[in-house]
Amino acid sequence: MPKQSKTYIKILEASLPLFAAFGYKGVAMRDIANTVGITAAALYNHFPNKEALYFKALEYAFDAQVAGLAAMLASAETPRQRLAAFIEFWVETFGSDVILRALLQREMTDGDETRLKLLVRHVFFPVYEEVEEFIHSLSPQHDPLMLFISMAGLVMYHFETAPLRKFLPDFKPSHDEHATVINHVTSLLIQALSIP
Amino acid sequence: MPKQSKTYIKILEASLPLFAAFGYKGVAMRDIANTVGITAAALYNHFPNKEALYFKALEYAFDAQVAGLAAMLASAETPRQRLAAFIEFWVETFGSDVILRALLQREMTDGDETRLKLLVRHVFFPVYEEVEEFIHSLSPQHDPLMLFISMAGLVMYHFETAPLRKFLPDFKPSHDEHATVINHVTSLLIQALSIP
DNA sequence: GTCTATAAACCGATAGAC
DNA sequence: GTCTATCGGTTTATAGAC
Repeated sequence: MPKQSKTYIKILEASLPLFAAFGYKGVAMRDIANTVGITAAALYNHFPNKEALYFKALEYAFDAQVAGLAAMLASAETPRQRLAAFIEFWVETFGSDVILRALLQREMTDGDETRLKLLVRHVFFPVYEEVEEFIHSLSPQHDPLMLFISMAGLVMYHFETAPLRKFLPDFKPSHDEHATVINHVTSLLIQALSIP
Repeated sequence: MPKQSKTYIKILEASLPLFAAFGYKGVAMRDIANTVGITAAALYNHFPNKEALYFKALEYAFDAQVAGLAAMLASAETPRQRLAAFIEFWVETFGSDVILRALLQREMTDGDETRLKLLVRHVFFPVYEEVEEFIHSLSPQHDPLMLFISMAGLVMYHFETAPLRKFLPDFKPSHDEHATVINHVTSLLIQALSIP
């Protein structure tokens, strides 16, 4: 059971779109094997069982997904620019990667403790750590964690409701564009937090 | 295949907590049957197959869940009171019913067109219809649908992140209380929309 | 309407040859 | 490290007696 062979990575990368689209129980080991181009039995030379494969795939997907944030925040000078940079980062990161977003959503509804901790360690904590000080500085009167969740939800819910929004009145195709979300959320927060 | 017998309803009500907790593929017909107190074969006298059972269960769960909103909005006099009433309704409706919330979340990640339309028809559209005018009146400069999604996400993400929030710094148990969410979100929106 | 029995398909995982 | 073959278990769904 090697840890970093070529096929090992190929298996992870092949399984991620499947798990994102159909969920853990919705994907058979045969499906992953077929996508890679091997048989299901061969998978067990790389992973002891399905659950371990899934966990390693999640780890692989969530890893180093937050790399750009620190630089983006550092290059911003005013509080308003830092806020805009943060929102833009959040929208671009999760808006452009449907697989990452689907996995995130599935894990959040599933509620497995071990995998939730993975989610926190790889996604939420690194981001929160980066913006905590900044959040507190621009709005000391708000609870920092609650404000962080509010900012995240403000962005994420536009993506989560994207598949059903088109059935609602007043829908416009521009609602799906990143720039629209960024502008809407940023202007809302600038007002809400009275940022000069 | 009768449509409204006693056991028909019992089956729906027994299946909902299971589907909410384990998802469609995570629940076997045997599981539902055992909870009701019959055998799996007997289920097929009430539903043609598993998928139909699931759809009828969803319909049953989402039905008439929005009844109280109109009255709450009508009893509020000032815009600020109406906003508070709306947020309170949203928090109480989805905060007190874990099953409804889980089903909603699962359907939003799953993305099946037919069931998404059910979600819109039973939940999002009735609520949006009720608040659309009110939203537009208190903030004409914002896109009404985007603002609606923002308000919904502002509330819902506090629930969606509840299972993982406790692993983040600055967490306090009070973050899980309805009153905390209501106050936080309402005050944020009052500022954001410059409501007198 | 519910039961027992069972069909038919699918699933995760293993054994053993190469 | 991958293959073929297969085991044991579970699943949806049906047939037929009561």
